[in-house]
Amino acid sequence: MATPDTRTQLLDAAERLFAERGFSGTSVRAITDLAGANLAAVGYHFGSKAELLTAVVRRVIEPITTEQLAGLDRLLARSPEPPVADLVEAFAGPLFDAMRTGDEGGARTSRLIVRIFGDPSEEMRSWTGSAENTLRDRYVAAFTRARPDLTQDELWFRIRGILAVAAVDRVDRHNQTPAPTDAPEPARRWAITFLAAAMSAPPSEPRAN
Amino acid sequence: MATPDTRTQLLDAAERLFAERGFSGTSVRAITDLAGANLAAVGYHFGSKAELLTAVVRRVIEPITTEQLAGLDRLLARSPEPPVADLVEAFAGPLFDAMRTGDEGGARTSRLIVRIFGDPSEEMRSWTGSAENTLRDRYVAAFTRARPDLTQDELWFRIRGILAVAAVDRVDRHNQTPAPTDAPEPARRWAITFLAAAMSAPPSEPRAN
DNA sequence: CCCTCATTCAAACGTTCGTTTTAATCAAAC
DNA sequence: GTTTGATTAAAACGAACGTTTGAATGAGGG
Repeated sequence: MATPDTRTQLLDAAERLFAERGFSGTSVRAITDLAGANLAAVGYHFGSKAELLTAVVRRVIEPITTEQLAGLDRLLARSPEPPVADLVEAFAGPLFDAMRTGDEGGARTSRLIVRIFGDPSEEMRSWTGSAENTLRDRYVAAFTRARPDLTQDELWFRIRGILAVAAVDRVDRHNQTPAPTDAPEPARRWAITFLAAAMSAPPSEPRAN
Repeated sequence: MATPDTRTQLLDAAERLFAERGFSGTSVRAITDLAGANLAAVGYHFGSKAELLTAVVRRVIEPITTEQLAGLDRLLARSPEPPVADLVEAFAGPLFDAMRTGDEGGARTSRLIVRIFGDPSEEMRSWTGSAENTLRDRYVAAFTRARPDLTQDELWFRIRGILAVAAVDRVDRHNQTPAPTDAPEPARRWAITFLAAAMSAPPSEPRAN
């Protein structure tokens, strides 16, 4: 195998360490050590530690967003009003697919996503591009058409619930379940079932004027 | 109002900053500044920054755990096999009640809980006591009786889903919904509806031998 | 009044942090 | 063979970090 360039190895090492220890819990020296690179390499290739974080997050998020949009396009090409279960699968599925690619069965990617979406700090929010906004708007519109009986606020709550369940997925793994090897990815199916039922629940709002 | 003692003010300041910036993102100096205390006060009252974190987490988690156990006791006193919706409410309700007490409508407590449950680092896991284990075991047992058709793994996944939805609750607030003042706490009702439906979903496992 | 003891204070400890600088390296272009 | 331009290497920068120290403080009991 050809040795990957320093830039890529820095991204890999940073992605791993940011997921495990967080942004401020990871030193540039720990990253360059794990990457087998010189300390100054981060400054040279990315400018600063914060810009390295942006590059890492972008590399993780972008393929997920792309797949979420493609899935929605596929659904809308078939029907103007896709059922909620299909919308759930198109939205949550790519999150699980992305998590499966990681080394420890995606636990690391999952943890990184939790940090990305849960951290209010400016550094963690600098990556958001227009693609994420249009993604969000389009799914909200699709879900609104599928569930016109729900208040906008309650619909919002449920969509955030999808993201919560998808992201937390494997984070709590450190207590049980010894064998994730034989089963390919049951969590994805469990999540779709769980979330489709949740999204199909009748409104809990007393009225929705 | 009487000035609270230094120890309490340190706990308050640390709780707030840990929630906003994380453990390693918060300096002892930032805590003591916000608390209006001297730098050495942390070492004097708690021994170290890590032990201060443990005290903060315990103060947040303990009343929640207590209320969750009390709610389960109330249910079991009425019926040996409570329905899933009641179990969901007894488990998730106290999480929302705890979140409502905070200054910004519980967003801070919510964020802290996300960090507590999502962080794999040793420091963040040092607090877990026996109460949390018995809590978990008892709810798993109750849910197992309520849903004997589910695999133990899928049931586990769903219970973690409850925690995910309850914790993430208000984390994503930074984009929309200007008015959380007039509505007291609709999120709690939304979450119960959402999660009760999710927990009542038929099994997605092909078989459950 | 003085002693006691818990608490607070200013100051300094050595370490680690992110970043910058300057020189060394090296393949490709001429 | 030399020059060029991009990359890597070693070293140092000041700042901020968690922690420790030893003296000041001040209320309560003798």
